[in-house]
Amino acid sequence: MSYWLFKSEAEVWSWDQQVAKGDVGEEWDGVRNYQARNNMRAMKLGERGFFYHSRKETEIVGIVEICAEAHPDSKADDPRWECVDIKAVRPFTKPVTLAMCKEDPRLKDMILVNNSRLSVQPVTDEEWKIICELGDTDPS
DNA sequence: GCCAACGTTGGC
DNA sequence: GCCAACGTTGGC
Repeated sequence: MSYWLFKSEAEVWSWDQQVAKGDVGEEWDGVRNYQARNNMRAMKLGERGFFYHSRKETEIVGIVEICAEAHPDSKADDPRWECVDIKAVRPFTKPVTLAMCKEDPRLKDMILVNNSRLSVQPVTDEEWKIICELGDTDPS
């Protein structure tokens, strides 16, 4: 069971839009970066991830679940780009901001803290627990 | 809005 | 295969 983190600009695709899709979920399309794609290829049905709003809010706002494993991105004209489908599970009781992650010494090795450019990234079990705790949110 | 960091492209 | 030029992301 691995954990993940998905970044999106709220202006482009927000948590509210994700929630509105319900259990059907939505393709996480538009990724044009090999590292991010490879991370999606490694995702298994039922695994969980954080939903992060980049650029403006810079905070983790919810938990999502993989509801379809990697398949070609329907919006890409090149078949090498793949994506998974995700659905909203629950919002964070309190959003966990990037600043909070940077302040916590236990999260100093998080990719979110160290590589601001990677839009789909793995999260360790430890980081998952710590962030859920910071956000006062059920980690299960 | 600026710019640093990073990724990709393409000439050689 | 190297690396300069360029484009994009995202924090600030």
